[in-house]
Amino acid sequence: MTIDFDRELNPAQREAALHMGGPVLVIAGAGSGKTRTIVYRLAHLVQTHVSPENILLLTFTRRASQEMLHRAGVVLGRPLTGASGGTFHSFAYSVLRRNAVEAGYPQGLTLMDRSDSEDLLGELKAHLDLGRGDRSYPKRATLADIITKSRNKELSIGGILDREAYHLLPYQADVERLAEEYRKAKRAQGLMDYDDLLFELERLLLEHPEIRDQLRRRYPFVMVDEYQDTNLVQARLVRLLAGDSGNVMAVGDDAQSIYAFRGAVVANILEFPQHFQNAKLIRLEQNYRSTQPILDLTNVVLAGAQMKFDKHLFTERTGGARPRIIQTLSDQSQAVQAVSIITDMASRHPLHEIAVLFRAGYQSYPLEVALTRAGLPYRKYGGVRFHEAAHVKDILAYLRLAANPADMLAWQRVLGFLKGVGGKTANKIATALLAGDTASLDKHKKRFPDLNPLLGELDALRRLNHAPAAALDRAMSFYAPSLVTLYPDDYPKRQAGLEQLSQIVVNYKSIEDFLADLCLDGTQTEDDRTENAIVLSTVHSAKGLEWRGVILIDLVEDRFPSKKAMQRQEDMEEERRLMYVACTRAKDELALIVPGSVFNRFNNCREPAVTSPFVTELPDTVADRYTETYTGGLRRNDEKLRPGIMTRDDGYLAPVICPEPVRRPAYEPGARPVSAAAAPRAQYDAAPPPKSSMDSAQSKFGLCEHKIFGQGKIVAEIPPDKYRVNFPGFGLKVIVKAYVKLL
DNA sequence: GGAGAGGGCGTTTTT
DNA sequence: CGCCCTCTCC
Repeated sequence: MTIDFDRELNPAQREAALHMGGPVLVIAGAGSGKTRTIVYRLAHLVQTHVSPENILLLTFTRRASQEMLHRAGVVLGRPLTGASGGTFHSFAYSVLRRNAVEAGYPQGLTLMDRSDSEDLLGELKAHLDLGRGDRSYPKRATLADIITKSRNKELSIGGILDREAYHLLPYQADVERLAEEYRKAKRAQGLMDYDDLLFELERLLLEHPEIRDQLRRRYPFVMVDEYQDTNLVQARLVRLLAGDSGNVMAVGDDAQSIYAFRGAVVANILEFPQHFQNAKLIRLEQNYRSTQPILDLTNVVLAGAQMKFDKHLFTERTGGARPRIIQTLSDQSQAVQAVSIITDMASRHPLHEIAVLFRAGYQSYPLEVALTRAGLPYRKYGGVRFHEAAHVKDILAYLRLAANPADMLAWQRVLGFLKGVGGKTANKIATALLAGDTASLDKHKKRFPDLNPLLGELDALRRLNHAPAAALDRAMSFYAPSLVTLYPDDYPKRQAGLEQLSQIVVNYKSIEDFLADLCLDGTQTEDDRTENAIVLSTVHSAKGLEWRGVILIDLVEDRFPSKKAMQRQEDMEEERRLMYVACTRAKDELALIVPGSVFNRFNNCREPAVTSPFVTELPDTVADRYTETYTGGLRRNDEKLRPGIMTRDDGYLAPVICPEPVRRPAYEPGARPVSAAAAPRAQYDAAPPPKSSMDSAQSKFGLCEHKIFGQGKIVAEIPPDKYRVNFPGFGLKVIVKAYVKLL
């Protein structure tokens, strides 16, 4: 089958797709046919007699690479088999496993997911007797966070604490110690976390040039998607793999970099030309996804960024409605309004072409209730992962012990099912077992009659190492009684979930690979029944996807942008790019919902919410604004009457400190986004100056009164003109001094 | 050292 | 509210 590249691709896409050798960087704006370009390049390579075996396609999710390889097969008219595709992590795993001896893991290796890391750190913390009696001691999740950040950003623990958690600086020595113990424990137990995969692969390639060269010969064609989200070690891996020929195609969009928290450095994409000499640069700038009104809005979002994005996206889809901004009374009514917007959109698009996006997983809960009530099917991406559910981890612990007897985390879990056995005893039993201390093991067996049968069962599982389906089946039967005892409320549902596992396992030849894939494949198991369903997704999980109708919810301060990001300028920048990614997912329709109040679990009450700066700054020229009425309807805001979507008359300010408050000039639709220097960012906290002067010394730590929040206690002064005040029922607020009366 | 009861406290994002 | 940590009693 001949492929008509001239017809199928525009000139820039074609240049990328037909590129044969040498380094090339493809800057692909949102919706510019990036996937299509990669797909056609794959097809072109194979058509010009490059063996699929010689192609390595590294992507951000496994789903993305599968889809690209599949589509390339469709273009070619025959399946493209033999090409290697996957994430950096899954590629690293397969290389390390193939070279386990050289990598220093002759006994094999077990992958840890995030909760395993936290469990291990919790263990170590308890074992080292750290943090007892100290309520503010960093929790295991925090410890895991700091350690993985330190590795991904390749900064010291102190550096991370200094930058993003200075309140934990007193614990620096402890965290360093825990990080070291964590490293040793993993090593001793044949465990690897996500970060280890990348660093161990790098080490392997550096220490064994023959393996590196073998990989280079195997993969003369390397392609890396989402290059803006690679971190330092990933970029070094690309260089190690590319070798002197530097035959790499990197594809990405600096404006869509949203993984800095995971160590992604935009510098990788910006410095690609320095790392690979004579790199060709190709820009894809025509947007094929969105209508012009949607692009107008996304261009405003991007124009507000401090960093200069030299982009000029254009589209030929000139028609279409302007995006809507809808102010609802609360997050509860937001869910109801979202459902009615969905119902309306559903008259124009199939359900699976409609998505609701949000900043964090929990934000969809009220909507999920509303959708269920309305009888609308939905599918959620980016929530609790299938393999992290407790019952799944339970059953997998048996299999982990079949593959790796040194895995103490698995021992803890499995032995913990025995009545009267907790963490300490589990440790003792496992240690005795591994040390071959039959005497003390016999004592344990006497004390816990269920121990011996359990060990017998585990032995049986070990013999099934290369029959994972049979092993899983056995483990399930053995575990079934515990399932009922452990989860009396919902064990039938969990049992059904476990059934899905047995459908997955049939694709594997060894327990080890089965376990690794569950860890590496973030996707939940597919639920076929809800194929035509509305998609609910975090913005991060929505990366690379598109829908005809997109609804963004919870566009208020502390939610989107997230509370944690509002302290620092560069985090706010990433939130902005996230907002950009979210809005650019929409093809035909975009609705932004701003709840006027949100439920605060902490106080168990609803509190007023401030509209997200990303919405406040949008001029009326790019969106139509609506307000929810008390009777539940929507009223189009009249230009003259519109008081601004959320007035700041109460003086309530978000804790954002803007270095140089400058007003941005009015935006003209269609204008080319300009650099930050020319267009200063919108001022978030544009409040009138204090109207009266007050003696701050006297007011410190006293009581004050605010006309909305009532009486509160001043806990800090924020120079030059604000207080941090704790209002009962509302929590901590930053308030301009002029708006509170001292008591 | 385990099991169960009571209290503080805080929600990003993912391989 | 729910998780996690601590305390108490066995």
